[in-house]
Amino acid sequence: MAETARSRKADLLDTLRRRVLTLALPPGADLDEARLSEEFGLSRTPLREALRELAGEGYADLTPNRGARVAEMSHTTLRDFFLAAPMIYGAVLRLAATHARPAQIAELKQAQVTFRGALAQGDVAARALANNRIHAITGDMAGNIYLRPSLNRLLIDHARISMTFYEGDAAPETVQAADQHDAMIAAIESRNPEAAGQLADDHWALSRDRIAQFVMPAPLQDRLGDTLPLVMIP
Amino acid sequence: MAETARSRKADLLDTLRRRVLTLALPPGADLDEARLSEEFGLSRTPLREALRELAGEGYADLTPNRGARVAEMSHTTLRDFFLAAPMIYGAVLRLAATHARPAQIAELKQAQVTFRGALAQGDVAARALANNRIHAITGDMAGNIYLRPSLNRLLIDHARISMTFYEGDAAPETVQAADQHDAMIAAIESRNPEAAGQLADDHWALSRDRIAQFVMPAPLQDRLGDTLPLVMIP
DNA sequence: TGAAAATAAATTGTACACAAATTGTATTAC
DNA sequence: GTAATACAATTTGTGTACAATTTATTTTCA
Repeated sequence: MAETARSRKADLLDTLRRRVLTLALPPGADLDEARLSEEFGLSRTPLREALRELAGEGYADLTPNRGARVAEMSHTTLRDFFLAAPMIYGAVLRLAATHARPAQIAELKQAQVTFRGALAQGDVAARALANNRIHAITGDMAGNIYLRPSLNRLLIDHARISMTFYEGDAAPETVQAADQHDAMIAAIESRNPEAAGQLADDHWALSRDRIAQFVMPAPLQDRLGDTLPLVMIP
Repeated sequence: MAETARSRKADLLDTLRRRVLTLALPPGADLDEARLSEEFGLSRTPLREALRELAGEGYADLTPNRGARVAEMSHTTLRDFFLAAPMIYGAVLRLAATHARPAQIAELKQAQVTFRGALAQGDVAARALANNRIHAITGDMAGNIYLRPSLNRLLIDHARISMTFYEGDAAPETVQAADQHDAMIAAIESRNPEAAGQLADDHWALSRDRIAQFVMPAPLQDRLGDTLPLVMIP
């Protein structure tokens, strides 16, 4: 298997996307051209092209004369996210239930198997990537080119938010999310747009409430150092 | 004023965007690296980077080993467009009415002056570009990074659809669209999200109905070659 | 000592040359 | 005459060298 420059470029794109989604490359991380070109065995010319493609997909931000950085997440990110996600995702799921093709439904079921596998193994990154894939497939099903760009941005930050707030636990809510996936797949397969749309709303309400508990914990009643676990918000 | 390579690159990006929006470069048009690099006095390296940026913004499509083309518009484009536009645009306008800053409102009014100017002069391309700018400013006002990518795609095809179907006439509907712009600006300035959202729906309903008349004309009752003018749909 | 200016190092941007792949044309076989 | 193959021309992709810009360091002067 000849390791052509072309395959190394594809590998670079895949790898960087995965690193961004799993926070191996955190928001704001510098994407140094020299380092990356050495790591992936590419000259800077194709590397710079790859960085521009990633920027176009929303994974990175470019600043003229100042290189590329992993797309930032600000203090308004969560608010913007939960404002847009139910709307975009509701529309996508309704359309998915209308237009899904059998081959796509099979892909979706396979991705859900992978998702539950990651869940069982407690592999947070694998879970986030599988979840990302599930939602991306529903985006394919919907088949509306105007919804796709925003959906893709939402999926990037959905993965990153998951990595931040759901770190390492297999709480009841996480299992509940997997059950919601199954319900979504069922709604799509039975061509029920209304049910699919409603499930999208439920899905985001669950996610939002769970994250709200992290962002706005109950104030500490006792002195620090007593018994309550302290949750760090990056 | 030194004409640096950097300024030529910026010029290239601006010019190509404008050509795509005004159909000077029609959907599917080949974006030849050699031709463009000669026309804009750039080597192929920065040119190829620019093409990737344009692809990321939705103006072009890249196919490996087969170069760049202007983003296509298929027979499903109109349907997808009018399905997504009211939703995205309604959300954007509601948010714009909530978050608009005075400086942005001033920009918006200025853009609307330009729009009416183009309307009066019968300059179709200038009208499409001014309309594009008006809607882009409302996108700025909304300030939600997750809605922006889809809005931008919609704006690209909004301009191209306008150029296709509204070619050269100053019909009553066009003036009505300008009046709707004024109403939108008023709703934003008075911080009335409900009114702004409603206006978005009206705006798209008007546009949709007008285009529907072109796409689905009344069938010809008489033999061809009689008196009815024939409308070409590209 | 501290701020400003000058200089050096590092990083980003562009140009050109060559390699790889695709497309078009001519040649050959049947 | 047609289909398949071989070859040539065009186009796309990558590597390297150099230019321009930014950032860090040193030097100078009050």
